[in-house]
Amino acid sequence: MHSCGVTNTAIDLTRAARLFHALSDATRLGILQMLGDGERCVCDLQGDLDAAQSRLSFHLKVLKDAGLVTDRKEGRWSYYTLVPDTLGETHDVIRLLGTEQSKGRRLKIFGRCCG
Amino acid sequence: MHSCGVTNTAIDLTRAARLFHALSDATRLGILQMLGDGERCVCDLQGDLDAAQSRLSFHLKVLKDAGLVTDRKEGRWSYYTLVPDTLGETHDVIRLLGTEQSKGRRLKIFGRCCG
DNA sequence: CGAATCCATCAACTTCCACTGATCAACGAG
DNA sequence: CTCGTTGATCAGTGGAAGTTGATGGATTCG
Repeated sequence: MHSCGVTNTAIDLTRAARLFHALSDATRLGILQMLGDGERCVCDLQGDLDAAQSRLSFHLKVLKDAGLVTDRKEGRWSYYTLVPDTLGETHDVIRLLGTEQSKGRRLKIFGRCCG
Repeated sequence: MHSCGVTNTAIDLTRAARLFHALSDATRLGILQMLGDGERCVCDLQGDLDAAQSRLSFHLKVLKDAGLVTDRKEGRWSYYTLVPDTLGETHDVIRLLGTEQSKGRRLKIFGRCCG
């Protein structure tokens, strides 16, 4: 399924890093928090987050590329929604990092592991 | 307690963003994963992650500044350890983001909220 | 149709990150 | 004391990321 040479149980650190990067901005976290209340159009977010339109559009794209939100067009509006699965995935990564779990699950991307 | 004007129950998005930034790099995630097995000195990490010394030192500092790891000196070695509480904090942020929880918990940093 | 609204995208600019190579301090061994 | 090792820090560099303002497409309304 996956294209990289990572074992099933290992965390895909590259993928995880991309997810965390999408979360590493207060504006984007603010967007996600608002979406926690349900679907929102960009103009709603604009008002509530007090952010310029192009700025918001930029951050929404980052979130969408990371798979954290999806959008839906209706008339001239774009409605954005959370993708719970991706948040769940992120959740899992942290849980795995925290516990003494990684024995025998080294990944390949760093070469020298699993030795 | 906190210096900012955020309510108790609200997520501190600025703080959260800083945490996620520290997690947004594959090398740093690799470090955390290794530390999941227990304390490590820098030279161990160097070998296992195949990273230059100054590069590793840089990333360890990022993790330390974020409160995700602590270090301890012994002789010429520096040993790094996970800080489970901080990982737990991160964990909580994601859980709060994912659920329909944020009602009435808007934060101040965006001005127009809580209105 | 023409005007207004919603939003994505673009160019230009600035700021921030990560990496490299070098230096330096601290410590231990011979 | 001298040398090798560990690891922090610094300066320089290239590239990525974020912001702003402007443009343009799509849609709706008068």
